[in-house]
Amino acid sequence: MMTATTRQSLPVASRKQPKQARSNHLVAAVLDAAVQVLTSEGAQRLTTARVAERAGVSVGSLYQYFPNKAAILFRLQSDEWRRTTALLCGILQDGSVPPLARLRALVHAFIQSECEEAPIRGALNDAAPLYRDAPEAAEARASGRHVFDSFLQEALPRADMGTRSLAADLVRTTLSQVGSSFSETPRTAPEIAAYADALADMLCAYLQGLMARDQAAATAP
Amino acid sequence: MMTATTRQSLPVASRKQPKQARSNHLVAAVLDAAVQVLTSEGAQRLTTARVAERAGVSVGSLYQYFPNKAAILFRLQSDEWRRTTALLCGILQDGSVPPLARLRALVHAFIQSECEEAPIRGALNDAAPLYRDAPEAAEARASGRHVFDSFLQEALPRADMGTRSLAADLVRTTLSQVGSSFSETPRTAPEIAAYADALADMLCAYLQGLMARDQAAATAP
Amino acid sequence: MMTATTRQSLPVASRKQPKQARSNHLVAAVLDAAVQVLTSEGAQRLTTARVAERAGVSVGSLYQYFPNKAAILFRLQSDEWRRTTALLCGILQDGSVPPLARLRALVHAFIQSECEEAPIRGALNDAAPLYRDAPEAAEARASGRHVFDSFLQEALPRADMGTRSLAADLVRTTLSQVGSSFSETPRTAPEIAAYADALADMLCAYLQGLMARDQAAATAP
Amino acid sequence: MMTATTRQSLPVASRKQPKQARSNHLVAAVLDAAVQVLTSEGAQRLTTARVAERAGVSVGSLYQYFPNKAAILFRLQSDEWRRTTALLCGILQDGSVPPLARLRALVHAFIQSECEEAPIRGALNDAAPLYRDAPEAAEARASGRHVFDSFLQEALPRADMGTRSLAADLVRTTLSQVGSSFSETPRTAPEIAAYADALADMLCAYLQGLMARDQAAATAP
DNA sequence: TATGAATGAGGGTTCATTCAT
DNA sequence: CATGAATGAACCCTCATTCAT
Repeated sequence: MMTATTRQSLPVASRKQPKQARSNHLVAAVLDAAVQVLTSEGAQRLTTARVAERAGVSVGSLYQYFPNKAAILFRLQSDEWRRTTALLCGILQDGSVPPLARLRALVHAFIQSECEEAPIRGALNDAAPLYRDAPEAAEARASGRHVFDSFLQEALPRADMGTRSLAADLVRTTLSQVGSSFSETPRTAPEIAAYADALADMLCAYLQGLMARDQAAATAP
Repeated sequence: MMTATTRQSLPVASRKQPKQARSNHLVAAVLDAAVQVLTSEGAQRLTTARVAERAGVSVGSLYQYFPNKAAILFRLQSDEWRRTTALLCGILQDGSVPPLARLRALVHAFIQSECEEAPIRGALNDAAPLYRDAPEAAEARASGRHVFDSFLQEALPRADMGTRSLAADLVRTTLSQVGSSFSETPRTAPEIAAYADALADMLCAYLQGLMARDQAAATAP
Repeated sequence: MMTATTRQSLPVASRKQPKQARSNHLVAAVLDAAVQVLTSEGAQRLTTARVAERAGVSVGSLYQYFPNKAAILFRLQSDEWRRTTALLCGILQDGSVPPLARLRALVHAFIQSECEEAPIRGALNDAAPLYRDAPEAAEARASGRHVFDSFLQEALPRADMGTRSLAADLVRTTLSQVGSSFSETPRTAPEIAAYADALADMLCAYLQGLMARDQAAATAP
Repeated sequence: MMTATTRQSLPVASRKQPKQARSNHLVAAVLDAAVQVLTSEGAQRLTTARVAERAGVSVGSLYQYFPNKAAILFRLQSDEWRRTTALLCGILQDGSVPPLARLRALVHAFIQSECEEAPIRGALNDAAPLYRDAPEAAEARASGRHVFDSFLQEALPRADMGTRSLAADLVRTTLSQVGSSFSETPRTAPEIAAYADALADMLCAYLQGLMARDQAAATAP
């Protein structure tokens, strides 16, 4: 989002490559502490001091591995994105399953995963303004897009690029946004299953329509 | 969202009913100024001092009609919700148009309206943590839900309440979240039309499926 | 001085026009406190918190009248410059006294004044890197230059501009730098008188030489 | 300068005599790095970490040869003083040249040298508060004074010590301060020559006057 | 009722120095 | 000896809110 005119994007890259076990441990402790603070106190109360304290580390040490507060949050979000992308790839690229079945499976897995990580995701969302405009964020988002593009290329082999990428965008956005919104409220397992089914119904109905048209385009001259 | 355990919900109700013309004008000026600050400087830089200054009003006066900063933002969001609800009602309750056509029209109108108000919506979203947990917010959301429930009651007269309200929730959430996400990037008119069409395709395909099943339930004993 | 490449010049202008007695008093209290901190603790230990405390004022109040720490220091230096310029004008522009006598009188008055204000001037000097590059500082320095230019224009009416402005620069720089350096050590009245006399001897000897040549240029064709 | 009452003078002496080639190299590398940081980033951004990194050395090693940051700066200044003293001696003690000519030559050489080293001198000046009050600094300054005293003893053989040392002080201070001030701005070669000439004119005119009086004192009973 | 000066806790970040490895 | 991770006090500055006028 780029609503405001003056949005400075902070450098968010790691300050140093943690080579040693000690360093890795510290980074992990900080990230873990950040998650704890985020979930227990909310994004507004996430301060570097609080994170450092919770991590049992001095502020100075924190700043040796993260150039600023945004970097911590970005790293959290980044890891999240990595996990999600792995999920997408694992399911969407499985050629042994028909496309619609893959999509349905993905919806279930995704919604499930969203609900599991709901607390941290919600808090991270609240903190989004702090890391959103970091240049690294764009790359991460692009990779998610790519997986969907490939999937739709397979499902709609004859569609032109515009149609296909719009569909990819819509499916991806819907899954991600609706999943995120749904997981904001605590849910029981049956609720999750029912909602995922409904969402899958919707996405599949849409995709089915597109595939039918794709087929028609093939047989018609 | 209710992720954090210690989230004090601020009292967000107006401090007094502005009965006099002067007061109304002051409230309007403050809200207008808040929108300006939000769009021009972003949520992070929205301070009561800045809003008061832009409104040509003293901080003290501001605090006479808004108990705290969150109240200003909540009021903004509230107005936004009111406008959206009006849009929903106007389109969804028009009995002279078939349900699917109504839904398609709504999607177009909604996406259009989201894009028009994108800057302020984005900034308001960033500020959501500040007002989200106010008790009044729940009511506002409920009324939006009601409109969709009624609409689906009409489209799926025979469905049981669980199915229907799940569908209502999904359609409403999808429309709102996807629309919001889409409008985060500046869009041209053709882009908007194309995206709205695709989204409408998706929602209609879903609803059509449900309606078909509803019909089937009717004819089958 | 512009040795370093990355020197950001801070905005140093007053945050608001102090219209009321209260405000003026606060500004004065802050400036006074700054002088106290500067002389008693040195430039390194001048912090906004310390100044505010010494002024019996909250940090917030301090920042209502000074945009940043540099502004306080700049204001102090500015006032100093104003006083010095007044001294220069008062003596150098007195047409009823011969130029050389004026110069000698100025040297005495200036050295005297430097020694009186030695502690604060020294500390301000240490803090110079903080305010030096403010745009307003250049103007202040220019006005001092102007007074000397005028004086030398009167003393050397026939000299070309290059010669004259070089001489003006040299006399001004010498007076200012040597005076400043001399006052860094505590001095007794006789020491001051003797040193001022010597410095006046030097400047007058130089100026006399230039005037003699100026005269010669007049009589020779 | 001794303005502030509570100025703790840091111990600035080298922590150990670097006897080995390795140590000497390390010290040199640190000093060189300090100069680089000073000129490229300014006194404010000179940190031990930055210096160590630029020197390709660990902070720990740095602290093995310099007891604190001030010591590095002091050493830099010390070397500077040593170079200047050598310059002074080389020119001022050359008995084969008449005093006034020596003085004029010195002025040119000094101003030239100041301008060449302007960046580092400026930055060192900014950092002066950090090392100025070190006890060793006084000694260094004393030696500079001595050279001028000797020179004036030769030029004014009959003057009493008070007069002579005052004159020595004035000439030395003027040269040093005016040179330093002049070099703060980047200068072209002709500018340097012209300014040095003018300054030499001034100092020579002064000295000439004193010498004349010295002569008169000799012939008069 | 309106004002806006005053408050001060709290936030992000830096850096000289130490010390376990 | 060398390393560089760790420390934490200190710094500058912001801002929601109050209250005397």
